[in-house]
Amino acid sequence: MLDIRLIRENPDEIIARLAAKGRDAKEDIAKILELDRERRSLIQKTDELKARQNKVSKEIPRMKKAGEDVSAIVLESRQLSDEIKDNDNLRKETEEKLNEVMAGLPNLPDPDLKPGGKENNEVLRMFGSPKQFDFEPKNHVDLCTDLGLIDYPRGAKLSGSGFWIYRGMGARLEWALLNYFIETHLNDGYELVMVPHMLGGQAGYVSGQFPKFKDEVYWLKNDEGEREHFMLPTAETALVSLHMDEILTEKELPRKYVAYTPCFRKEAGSHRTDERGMIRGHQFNKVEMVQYTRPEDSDKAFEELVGKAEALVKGLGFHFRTVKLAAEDCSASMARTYDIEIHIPSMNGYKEVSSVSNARDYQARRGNIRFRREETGKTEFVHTLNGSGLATSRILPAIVEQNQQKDGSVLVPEVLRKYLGGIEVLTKDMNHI
RNA sequence: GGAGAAAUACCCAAGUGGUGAAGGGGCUCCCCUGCUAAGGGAGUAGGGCGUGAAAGCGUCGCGAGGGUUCAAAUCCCUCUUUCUCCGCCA
Repeated sequence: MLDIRLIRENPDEIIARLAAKGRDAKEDIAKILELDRERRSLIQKTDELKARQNKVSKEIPRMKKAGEDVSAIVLESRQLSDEIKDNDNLRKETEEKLNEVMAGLPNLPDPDLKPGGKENNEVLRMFGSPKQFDFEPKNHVDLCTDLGLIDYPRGAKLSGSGFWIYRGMGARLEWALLNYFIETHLNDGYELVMVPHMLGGQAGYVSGQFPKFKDEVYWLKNDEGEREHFMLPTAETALVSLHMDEILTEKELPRKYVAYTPCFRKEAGSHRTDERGMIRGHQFNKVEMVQYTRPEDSDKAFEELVGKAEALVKGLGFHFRTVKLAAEDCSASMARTYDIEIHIPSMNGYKEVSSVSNARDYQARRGNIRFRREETGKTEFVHTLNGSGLATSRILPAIVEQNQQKDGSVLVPEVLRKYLGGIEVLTKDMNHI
């Protein structure tokens, strides 16, 4: 949600900045300005009526006590009451319309972003270089199947396409990754939270996934009149709504959270032939970092989150790159986003394993998340940031592909060994599925 | 899942239709006192919204949303959450 005052004061600037995100907002802004005027004039009128009504209301008991005739004043009060009700309904209607248009506007991209889409993304940093093999490397689907790490056929049997099963050493490797990530975050002072995997609709609104992306999540079919639930598409949805409708103290900022959850996504129509295996599924594992900060601290926090995501990938010994997304490639809620992309040899390309974003006050406005500034005693909206740290289901294919050896075995990255009872190499004879 | 009770400020809590939502604790300030404790006094209902340069003024506000009424913390309905008992259960 954008600040209505900003729109009121600089409508042209807002239109220009949203244009960088590929959004022509001229009509919406015009509509907002009109509804906003209408709303304020209705409020003014209604408040005057209410003031009059309050005055009259106080007269009645006084007159009654004095034994005066109250029929005339009661009649006036009744008329005022009707008029107020009509005005209030009109105001409510106007506010709903206004909110609908406002909620549909994406966040403003930071001014330093290049306008346009993916083609304007900018590689900021590269670490390492693509692995060279002196043998014909296998792809991760074959490796995972041959080593018995992942059971694709039975995943499909249980739940259909887009689902798989981690088995034996595969499950332990995935678990080791989660442990490595979480332990690192704990050392960095983040609070570990375990959140519900089913969320009520409001949470999706705060993070900005709704109303636009309502079709991309799984909704549970509840009985008539029951609260609606959806399966969370990322822990961000839960973590960003954690402090909905709260006023935090300035002292307790920044808040730093980390959560592991499976993530559930429909991914309708987004299947590509090169995204085999676990590159894109309906359920994948991810550790998510979220920070709530004062406005002036969010740039620093953003760099911290990017640095943390990079450090995790570096710790695994991988070649990767950090990409600054162009305005249009950032999601609707975000002012800026950097992606960490890891090299997957069989795809001859890079796949996102982390996406770090600064929403500034966009989500905080939607969720009414504020803090009280000590100096002024006033409340302000916080800034929210989030970043994957990391998506394990994209890391595991990279591990097996980048660390494969000529004999088909896979080296376990050093940092993970302590979570795997010291095992250094994954070989065929460890698992039979 | 069934039955019952409750929700008022930072905390406890009074308030069953009528002008400003009691009181206490805590907190802040002041006084008294070598210091501390104790004591005395004052302040302390949030957060929006509208208007205004600001001070201010107006409005909303007693879990949420509706309704009845000239008037609702108070009466009625729906919902949410919490507690107690029963059932079920990892």
